[in-house]
Amino acid sequence: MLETTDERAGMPALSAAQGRAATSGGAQRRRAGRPSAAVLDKAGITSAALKLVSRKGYDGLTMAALAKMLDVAPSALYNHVASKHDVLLLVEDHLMSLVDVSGFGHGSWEDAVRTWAWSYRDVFAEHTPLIPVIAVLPVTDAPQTLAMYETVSKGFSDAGFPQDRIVPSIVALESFIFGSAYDVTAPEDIFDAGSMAESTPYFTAAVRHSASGQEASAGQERGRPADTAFRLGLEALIAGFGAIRK
Amino acid sequence: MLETTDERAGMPALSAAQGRAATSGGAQRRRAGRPSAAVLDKAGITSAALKLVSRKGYDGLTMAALAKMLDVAPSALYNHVASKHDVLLLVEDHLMSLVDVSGFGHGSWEDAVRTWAWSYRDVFAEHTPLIPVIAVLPVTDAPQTLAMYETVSKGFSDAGFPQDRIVPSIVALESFIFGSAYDVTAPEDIFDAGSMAESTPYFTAAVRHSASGQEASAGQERGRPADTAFRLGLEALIAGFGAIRK
DNA sequence: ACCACTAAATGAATGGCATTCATTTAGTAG
DNA sequence: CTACTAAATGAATGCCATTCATTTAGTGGT
Repeated sequence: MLETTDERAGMPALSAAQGRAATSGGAQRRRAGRPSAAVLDKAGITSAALKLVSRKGYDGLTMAALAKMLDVAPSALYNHVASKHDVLLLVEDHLMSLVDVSGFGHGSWEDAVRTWAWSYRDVFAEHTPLIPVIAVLPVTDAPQTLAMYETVSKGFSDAGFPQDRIVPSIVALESFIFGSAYDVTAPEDIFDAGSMAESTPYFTAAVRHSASGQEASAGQERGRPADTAFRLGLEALIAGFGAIRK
Repeated sequence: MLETTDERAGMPALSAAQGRAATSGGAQRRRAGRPSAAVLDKAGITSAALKLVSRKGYDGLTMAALAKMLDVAPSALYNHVASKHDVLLLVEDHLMSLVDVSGFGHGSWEDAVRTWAWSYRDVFAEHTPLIPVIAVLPVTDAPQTLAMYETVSKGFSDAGFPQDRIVPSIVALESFIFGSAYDVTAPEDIFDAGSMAESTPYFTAAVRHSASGQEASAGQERGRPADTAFRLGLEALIAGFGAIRK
């Protein structure tokens, strides 16, 4: 996933051997003014942000921390992105390229949707803080995202979907996927009613039975409660939408 | 929805006539030390937060702004809530009481789910910043939320759902609802591919056709694109889950 | 009636955050 | 050679949640 082991997180190859910086871990203090070779670019910022997130989570993704990882002053970042939101967009678009759309074109529409939806959910379950960003993101600014939509749209079209149902169907699936990504991160005991359990008998019983329903799949591949709910909803959507095709 | 017109946002009735504060809009500076009658309580904080959000949005919901609206110092809030996150939980639980579960108990399960799901989505479409909070919230701390789950669980149980399918079905529906709530807030032109349109022919065509599909419902009640996608997904889930019942 | 304790307010920090701006230096187009 | 622009530094700025010492008021026990 991340290929570089360079401390400075995947930058243009040149800068490592530069006059000052990074002679041996020590960050020799670059003097002010434009450096001979550019230190930053969007790709480098993106990969540093990704590395930072995987190490420290989204709370750790601050402009200051990002700058430190790239060995620049925080203000230098603003020569390449307009805001922190911009950084999140870069990360988001990169993640979209990790979503598996390979099923479209081989095999059935149903299987292609399954592959796509599960991988989409899995990717963003690790990046839930991006969901509010994506869900409202104009695709114009996000080439990878656009590429994904193109592949999926073609898949739906080839499967015989009426043209005017393609976008609403994809949107509905995506909505379900985003919501389900959150669900993956929920604590195990999220449905523990605690002291109120006696006043909620139906709910408490349902929670208890869902736990026993889970036991069958203990230690299985997609066996967590969040997986069970996702599978259930996804199959219902696939069945429902499949019926739309002519 | 909000009943009070008092500037100080729905507090215990007493304090308005108190010695110092609020003689005429002017906030006379309360002196330090514990006041004779308590100024703050959770209900008051909740309703002030709600009012603030409806006036200024979630960006405007800061501890300082909340304190100002309640005419106290920011630090006073921490005698009643442990953190800002706590305030969000108070708001969230209040909103849950606005979700319409009245359909469960009268009429068909399908109609009850429709009423519930649409109102649930509508409520949180206005409060999307709470979604990351809710989705991961242990129900223990949220009595209204728990009450909603109890009613819905009973509805599913009475409709003949197998006990071990109730929770996963509700979770799947909720996931779809949360994702769809974001969708409501998306900009109209979210799918405008802009300059890349030529390289994404299938997607561009699908977007164009979905727009014409919309024209039929122009000016209708639930006629926005987000409504179309929501209806499509919801009906698929209802149909799929309905088949589970014995 | 007194005393210790707790509850609830103020007001003054604290530290972290994104962002801006003046300044410096280095390439680049005419 | 000379503007101009690009890309870095470093020093603010202002906002934010949160903490802490302090003050005052009620409360339960003797």
